[in-house]
Amino acid sequence: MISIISEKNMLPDLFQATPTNAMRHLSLEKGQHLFHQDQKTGGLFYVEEGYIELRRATQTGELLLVHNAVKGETFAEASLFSDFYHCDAVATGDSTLIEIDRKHVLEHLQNDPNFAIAMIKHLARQNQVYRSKLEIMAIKSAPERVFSALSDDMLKGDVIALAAEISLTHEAVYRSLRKLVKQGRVVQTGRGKYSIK
Amino acid sequence: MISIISEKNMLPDLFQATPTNAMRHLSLEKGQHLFHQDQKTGGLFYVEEGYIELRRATQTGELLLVHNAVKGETFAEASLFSDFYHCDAVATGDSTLIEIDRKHVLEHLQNDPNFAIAMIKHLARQNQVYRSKLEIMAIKSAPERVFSALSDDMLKGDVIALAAEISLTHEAVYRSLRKLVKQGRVVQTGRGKYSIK
DNA sequence: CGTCCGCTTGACTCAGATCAAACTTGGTGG
DNA sequence: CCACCAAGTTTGATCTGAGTCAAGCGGACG
Repeated sequence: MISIISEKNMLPDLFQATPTNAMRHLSLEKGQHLFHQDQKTGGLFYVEEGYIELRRATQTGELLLVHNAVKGETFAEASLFSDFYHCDAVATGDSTLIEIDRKHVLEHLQNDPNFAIAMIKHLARQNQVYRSKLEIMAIKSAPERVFSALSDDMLKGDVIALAAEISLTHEAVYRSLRKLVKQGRVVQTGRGKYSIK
Repeated sequence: MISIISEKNMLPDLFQATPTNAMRHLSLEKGQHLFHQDQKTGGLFYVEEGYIELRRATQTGELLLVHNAVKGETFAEASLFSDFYHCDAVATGDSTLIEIDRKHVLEHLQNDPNFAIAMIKHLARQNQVYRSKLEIMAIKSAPERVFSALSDDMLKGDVIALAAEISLTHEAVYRSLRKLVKQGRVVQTGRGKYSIK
């Protein structure tokens, strides 16, 4: 794989201007907890590298996966409005994060409308993406699901990564792609590379 | 089913104080368009009643379902930051909506930090819900998916409605429920009523 | 040059969709 | 008040398509 541009710090625009004293770099090894349910909230997080699973305990104590945050994502935004985390956060791989201080963010939101608006924009876009993904996940037929995912430009990396994202096996995805190509709705532009018509 | 409290206007808190001249009531019959892709943006919407499908045209002209907004939801928040809608919106059933004026919202966001913060809270919660639903949709086993949905308190109405929401047939959901009851992880509290342990 | 990993395809299995039907409940109208 | 109807709830039988297991291929990289 060719490393494209300087990966750098891809913290979303809206946090670029955050003063250093309101941010904290964190490294977690696989298995380490970032925070626990009912622990006092400290901030929201940006995933530089790795995977953080958010899990909530049900009444009966079973653990329920609430979210799996991956590289490039922010999470725990809702914790801004809560004094305690409502789920556990655990690194499922070695991870590096940036924590952005809760109090700082809340004050900044109060004092700088443009920051607030940037955050709204950020969240509204996230929302769109999630809604879109949900509709894709609601499609039962593997080929149609794959087609929709392609139309949504979700094949950026491996086919295997795509398969994981749309919750199909990679075999099912390959077969779907072959079928779509045969139908003429998709063209193969290279080994493991496909695009819509 | 007992009609609980006065249903009234359940517009989310954050829009309760919106002046009347910045809101507009709309009625759409099944099949009518609310807006078209590339049309100038007018505002965001709240669904009082009915269903609004958001559809985006792919390069090849196929229509892609982007979202299906239902009673009680707001949608097109992202259109605040865009001069043109990026998808079509069509009523798939007789619907009534409230449109909230875009310019008004943008100004209000600039002038009232608490309004902006309320909106961030609203969107952050939405986000949580979507992330949660995505994880539920990623579960392949029907019984486990149903169990997670129950744990997430998604069985508020019919079993049929739940089935639609988690993208299973109602038969599969009934069978899953039976299995979960037999396993002792779920108890049946009435006809079509179930709860966790 | 060999190993690793992603890609690709085949054979088989099984879980969930589909089709079908009985039953329960609530509401409606004669 | 009762017959009837509509909609949700259950359960059974069958079918199909995605999962699973297995194996060969091709490129990248040391």
